[in-house]
Amino acid sequence: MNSEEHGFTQGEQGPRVRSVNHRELRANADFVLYWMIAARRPFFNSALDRAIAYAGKLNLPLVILEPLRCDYPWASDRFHRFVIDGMEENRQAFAVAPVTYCPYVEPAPGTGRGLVDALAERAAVVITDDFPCFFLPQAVEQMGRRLAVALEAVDGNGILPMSTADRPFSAAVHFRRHLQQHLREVLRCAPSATPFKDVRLKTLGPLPKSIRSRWPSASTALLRGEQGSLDSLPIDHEVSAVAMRGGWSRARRRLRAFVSRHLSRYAEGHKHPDDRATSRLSPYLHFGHIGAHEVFSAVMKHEGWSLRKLGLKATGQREGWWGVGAGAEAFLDQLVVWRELGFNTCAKNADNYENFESVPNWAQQTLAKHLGDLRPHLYSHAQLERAETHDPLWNAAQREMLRAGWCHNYMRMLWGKKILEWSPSPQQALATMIAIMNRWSLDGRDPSSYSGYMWTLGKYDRPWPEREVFGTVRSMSSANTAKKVRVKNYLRVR
DNA sequence: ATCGGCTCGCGCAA
DNA sequence: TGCGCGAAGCCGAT
Repeated sequence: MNSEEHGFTQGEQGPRVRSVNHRELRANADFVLYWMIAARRPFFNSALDRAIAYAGKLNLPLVILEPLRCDYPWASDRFHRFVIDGMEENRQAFAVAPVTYCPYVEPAPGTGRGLVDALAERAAVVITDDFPCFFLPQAVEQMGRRLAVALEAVDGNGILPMSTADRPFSAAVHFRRHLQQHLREVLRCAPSATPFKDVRLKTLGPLPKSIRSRWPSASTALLRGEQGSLDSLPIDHEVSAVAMRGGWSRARRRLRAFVSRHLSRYAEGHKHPDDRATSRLSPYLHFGHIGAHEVFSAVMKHEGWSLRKLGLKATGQREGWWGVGAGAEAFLDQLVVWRELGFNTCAKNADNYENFESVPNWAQQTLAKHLGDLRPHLYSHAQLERAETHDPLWNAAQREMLRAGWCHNYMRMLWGKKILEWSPSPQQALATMIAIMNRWSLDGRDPSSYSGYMWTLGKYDRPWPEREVFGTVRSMSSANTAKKVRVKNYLRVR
């Protein structure tokens, strides 16, 4: 899976790199530091490439710190287990690379404080990941102000670097056209599939004892996922670990299975929850256990694609532009267009991407007009969270989220539309969606999840005939959904 | 089973 | 300035 095979050339990272604090590199430093906070993977990682390039140029060792706080919103056994699974697989990958890898799991709130600062004091430069959502933008800005050394954030999120667009997009078709105009050039700033190939770096060995004793690496028990190893952490134990396990090699296995078994029939199959034909890669993409370029590369290899197959006219057309089979066309629209539209939205609306005010005016107005409509079903946050409604199909989607930590894409739309219908106000519906999906779904707290919440409230969409409660916002019904898509087995899952 | 109409605003062609 | 068209819908007519 070599990215060059598909027309990528490497090393042109400019559009992905952002100086956070405009400070200088430190002379007489001991190493280069990669503060890995979003792209938690050892391959196809633009920030890692940047850090390796610095270490080579400065003739210094590379230290990779992968931390996990215990006090971020919705921290739970579920997310900890998944992230720590990833740490163990990263440990194995980095054990055979010329780097010092430090997985750190914070044992109590605040105990991790000062670790990045202490390492940065010895670093020539600090590289980190540029993720436009959740608490990460603020954490990176704060760190930039605090550090005396240069901090660079690298955007390894998608095929299209966020800096390529200077504005938000109100509809997928506009973003799709923009992507079609820029795809050829952005494929030149792709990350390496084999970042350590032909790279010789100085090595450091273990960190100084002063640092190791105050911030010891994650224990073997934690990394191996031993029973009870999360019990002492002050996180939400009610949200338990799930069958889906984290890490780059599990992500890669899932990718291979999806491409070989489901990709060719994805265009039709992805609609039907019973078919289980979707990739289920979103948790891995969210935590950075797999990169968009690796997924793209595997899909295109399967399709025998090359740059020559791309359409010539960037019209925003949904099908046929990539020049691959219908299944791959439909999947790429998800992976690249819809996923990266979400990153664009968060990046260009940093202040309000999680607020009701970011849905278009026509939708805000029509929902306001229907605030007084009779709502035959009103459920509390707790009833919804426990899947206790009168609607078996909706309950099934919510149960899937509780049990599997994930939910079928098509069902998420119905899930959100019904929460809008069953809530006293759209603002409260949004708050409920955020609270439930961010808490239970492994891929919550991601630009794509926020795009989904906002879509149910009318964002990226157009008006439809006026109805109770929804106004002219598009509605969905469980009865129609059950008629259109196969849900027989889905309903049986308890 | 299939089809048209519903409704707003954006971006492009003219 | 006008025109075409849009994440996955719903409803009623044929």
